[in-house]
Amino acid sequence: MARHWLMKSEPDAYPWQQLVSDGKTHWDGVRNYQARNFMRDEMKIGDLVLFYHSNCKPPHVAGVAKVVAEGYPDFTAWDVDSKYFDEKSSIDNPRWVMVDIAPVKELDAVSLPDIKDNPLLEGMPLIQRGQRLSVQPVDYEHFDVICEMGGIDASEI
DNA sequence: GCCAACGTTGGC
DNA sequence: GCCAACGTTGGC
Repeated sequence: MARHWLMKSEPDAYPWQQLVSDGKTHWDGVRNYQARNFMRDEMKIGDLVLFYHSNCKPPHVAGVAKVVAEGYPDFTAWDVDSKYFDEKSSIDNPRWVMVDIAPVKELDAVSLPDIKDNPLLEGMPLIQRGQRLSVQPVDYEHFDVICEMGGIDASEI
């Protein structure tokens, strides 16, 4: 069985509905090594992803997506006009990585307070103090619980 | 807007 | 290799 993940996006930057209308997107702009390593080394085609909206009220999981292309160089790092430009990343030696994801199923918003209140989700990295990783693994059990809270049965995905 | 937590940078 | 300064994340 594939691994499961959670990826954060600010609704102002790239909301779930944008992913739905785009059909798929490249997950650019990750500039954290730990998050990059997950994308580069561990995310596989077909892995399911909880699409999380951060920096909004309330923060929430908005839907389930899946990986449709495995790690490849984040070309925005080479674009001097991009806010993600990084002069230390070269075409010969790319520093940053992205994956492509596509929407699978929308959820009824599962809010951060509800996630924190659910004892079944105890220990989830998302709710650990100081957790800031924008790409993080999710246990199967936690994934299933989030789906159920969002009104869908994970086994039907 | 505040600020705690964390990551990165760069001088030494 | 240490650590102070600084920048970013992201909940509140």
